[in-house]
Amino acid sequence: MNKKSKAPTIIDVANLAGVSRATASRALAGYGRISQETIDRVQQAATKLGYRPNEVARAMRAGKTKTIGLVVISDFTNAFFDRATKAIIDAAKQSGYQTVVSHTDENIENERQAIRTLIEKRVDGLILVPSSDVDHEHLNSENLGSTPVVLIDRKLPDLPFASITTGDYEGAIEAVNFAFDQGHRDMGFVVAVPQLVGSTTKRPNIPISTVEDRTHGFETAIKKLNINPTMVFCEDSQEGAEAAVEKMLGKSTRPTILFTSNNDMLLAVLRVAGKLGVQIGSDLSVISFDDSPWAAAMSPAITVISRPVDELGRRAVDLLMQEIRSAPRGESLVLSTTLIVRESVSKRDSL
Amino acid sequence: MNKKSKAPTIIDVANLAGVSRATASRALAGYGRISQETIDRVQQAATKLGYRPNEVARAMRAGKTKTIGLVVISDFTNAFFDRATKAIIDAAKQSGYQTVVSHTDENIENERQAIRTLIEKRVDGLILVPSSDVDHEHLNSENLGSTPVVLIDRKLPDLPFASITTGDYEGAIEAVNFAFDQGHRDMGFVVAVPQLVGSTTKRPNIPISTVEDRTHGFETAIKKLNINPTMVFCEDSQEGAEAAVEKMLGKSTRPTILFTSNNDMLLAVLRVAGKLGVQIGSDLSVISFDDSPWAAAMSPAITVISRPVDELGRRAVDLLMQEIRSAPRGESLVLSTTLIVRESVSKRDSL
DNA sequence: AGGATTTGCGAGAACGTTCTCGCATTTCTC
DNA sequence: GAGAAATGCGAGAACGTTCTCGCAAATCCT
Repeated sequence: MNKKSKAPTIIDVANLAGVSRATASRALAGYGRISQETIDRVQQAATKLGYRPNEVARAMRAGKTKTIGLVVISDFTNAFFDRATKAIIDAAKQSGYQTVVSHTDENIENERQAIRTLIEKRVDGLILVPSSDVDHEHLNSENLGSTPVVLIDRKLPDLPFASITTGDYEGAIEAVNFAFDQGHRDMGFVVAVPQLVGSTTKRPNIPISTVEDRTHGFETAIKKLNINPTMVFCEDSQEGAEAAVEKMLGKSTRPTILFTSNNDMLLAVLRVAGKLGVQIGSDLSVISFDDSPWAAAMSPAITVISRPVDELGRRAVDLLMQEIRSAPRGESLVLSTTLIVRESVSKRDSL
Repeated sequence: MNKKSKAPTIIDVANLAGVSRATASRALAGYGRISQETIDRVQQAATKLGYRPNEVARAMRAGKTKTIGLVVISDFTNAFFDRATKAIIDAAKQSGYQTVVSHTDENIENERQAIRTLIEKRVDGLILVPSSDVDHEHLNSENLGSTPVVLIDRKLPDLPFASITTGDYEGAIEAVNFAFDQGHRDMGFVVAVPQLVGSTTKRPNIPISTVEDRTHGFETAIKKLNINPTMVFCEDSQEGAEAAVEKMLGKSTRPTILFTSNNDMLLAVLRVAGKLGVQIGSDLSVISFDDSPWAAAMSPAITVISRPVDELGRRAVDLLMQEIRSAPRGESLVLSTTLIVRESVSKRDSL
């Protein structure tokens, strides 16, 4: 039949059906004034030719691509963004939108580049995990045009974008109080700080609101309980984390419980503990931010501060759809975390 | 300045620079005969207006969208497809392509729908994890037109598409032989079979080549060693897997080592073992398909049959680019697995 | 039955590019 | 310095849709 012939256009369909372009278009899209008879004829012609509407042409004509862009960091171990990505893609599809995904690897130049490309592709909206709280001159109307933007996971208070975040400040406080109630008085916090090299015990500036919130919540709760914490801020890598944790656990007076700012840090703690023969649970309690299937399956199962990732994704799409349809409102949403108590926190007699 | 004005087009740039559309286009794209002077003038006008080329129009004119579609199943616990997704998106970006992602949730109707939409969006190529080995009448030229397709992770021998898979058959054999060398004689295999409900010990038809390969490899190695395996085929869900595993481990004569067909099954085994007080390593050895960061961090660390996921993603894009550029060749690639020995397999004295 | 209304459809423009021509004008060649 | 060649640029078409208009034919109303 057809060897290398181009895909059939609506003109081919119209010709076969013996009508004009306009009529064929009406017949297929089902609008305007048209007789049932012609509709049937056109549809038959369309299926006969295997006609597929050209969405590019449609987008061009309509000025809408029915596509959104997702610019996200992607970390190895933490399923958080992967799951958010899935939730967003699926929710967008529900709303009739496709999703183009870009990864920044937490690099601001990649972020700039990704946004630029997506704007040129004329996505109808953008969901963005900003790489940095401070460096965001590229998020201006000059670069974005009038493309609606929804920020997730991290907030940029100076900018008028809609955003969805989680209540990590409160989540950290709840976790610390729980540990206190279980009798723990020596608490440690392992914090991964992007852009940091090596590790330090001195409180640095944290350029990511999520991590800052967690840290600040921890500090606040600790202060209120009037106990002395052990904190370490380390670079966001496997080696950096392990080195920092090893130093911490090697000391004679080590904390009885360790909080970790994300799953990478949790895994670092687990690896080091395994190496040092420290039993999680009995020897050292652990609470981590972000849940994951494996945290629940381990023995002992890890107690976590869980964040509603699926809901976050869905709500992000909802918000973006709102902004696409009507004027931007820059709404800001905070979803609560949940402390999921499992087995990794032992009860201690407080003396 | 501009309140709700549309994004500037090349005509605006041309007007501001005092040249024609064609000249402006030449100046910006840098082709054809044009003087340096006008190039400068046009570029200045472009930056002044904040001009961003409209890729939709460009795609329409060129007949190429510089976009590929990725249709992938997405499982909760298994990072495999998430990592493959990332590898593909990043590799595609390297080649100047953006990626639209769709999830099928292993549902054939979703797959059909996703492909249809992507074809209508006129993606230049498609990377696909087929939901089923048998049900693929929708993968014909009628539906695909001349869009190149690369299959990953699963092969469809009847179809002329390029494909990349991993040598899971050989991987399974290697793992079984390793277990035998460590002294294990009672081996079990927990296989997740899509579309199955409940569980069975009778060998079913497996509609996914990857899982079939793993199973077949296991069977072959076992047969050659002349030992009796314990196999259970169960539905691909948390509950189904746990029920099946619990029945298996509850028996008086339980295997000394368990192979699991994916990470979901591994987690099921871990959960049930934790519940039953069975110590992984000492009481029960374990080997799973697919590596993950947490498998390495556990105590004991899990021995796995690792698959080169990043390479798989990169090669898939390479292959697709080839097919996009020249005529389809339907090349078929198999990447080898690696047995990563960690601590979850104990040595046993074979009597 | 004759005007008013409705119905069905086609002509043409528009979306923003790029590319092919062809026409001036400049530069080269001897 | 005259013809040849090269250079710079603009006019217009094309990509595949959708939508607005307007026209003819069919139907309605009294």
